[in-house]
Amino acid sequence: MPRSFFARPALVVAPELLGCLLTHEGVTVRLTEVEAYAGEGADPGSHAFRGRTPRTEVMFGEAGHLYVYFSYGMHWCANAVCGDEGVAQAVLLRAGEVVAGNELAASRRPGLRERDWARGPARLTRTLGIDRAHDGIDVCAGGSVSFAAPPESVDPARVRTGPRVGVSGPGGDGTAYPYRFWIDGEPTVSAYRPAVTRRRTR
DNA sequence: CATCCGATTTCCT
DNA sequence: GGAAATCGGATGG
Repeated sequence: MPRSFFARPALVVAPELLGCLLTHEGVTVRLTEVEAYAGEGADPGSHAFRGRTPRTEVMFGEAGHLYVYFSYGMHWCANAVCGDEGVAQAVLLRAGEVVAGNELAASRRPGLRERDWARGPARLTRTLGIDRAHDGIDVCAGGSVSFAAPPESVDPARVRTGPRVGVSGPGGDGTAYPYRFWIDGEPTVSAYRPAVTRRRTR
């Protein structure tokens, strides 16, 4: 996808990413679920809400790069940076269906059913082989990670919207920020889980 | 389906 | 110094 595709508000880009193909070195996933994150000061659920930090720096940069962050001590999650430079918008790649490179994908996900290979943001990156090394890379420059338009268009009637998963803080119940988009009826869409703040283990 | 908890970074206090 | 984290796998009902 050209950079102009990403250089628009995340809320516009997110639903259009549904059905798109995401490829990294031999494995391709068809996206079935994404979430938009609006910029600094505008979206309490965004990592960039409180402004620039070393971690969120790439979100403030040029659209069409990947923002990859580490979560819960063992997982990597990937976002596509959107919007104009300086606005820190992004779309979290939450789930998809593996459509190519099944053998390699299977070898990375022993014990999981095929529909679960990329069902969840950390599973998706793990199946594709995306991690810290891909933070900040340009996906519009012929590099190892790229997006392609849907081979067949997604029926707009199948696109659903709802609260984001696992987002806490103000508006964390999701009602104020229904920024999650998915393709209805897809078995690869991750299960909704409200944000939970695990109790201190003392 | 519900609950429990791992293992580590990041950023706030 | 420490809470919270854009989660997932295991286990028990």
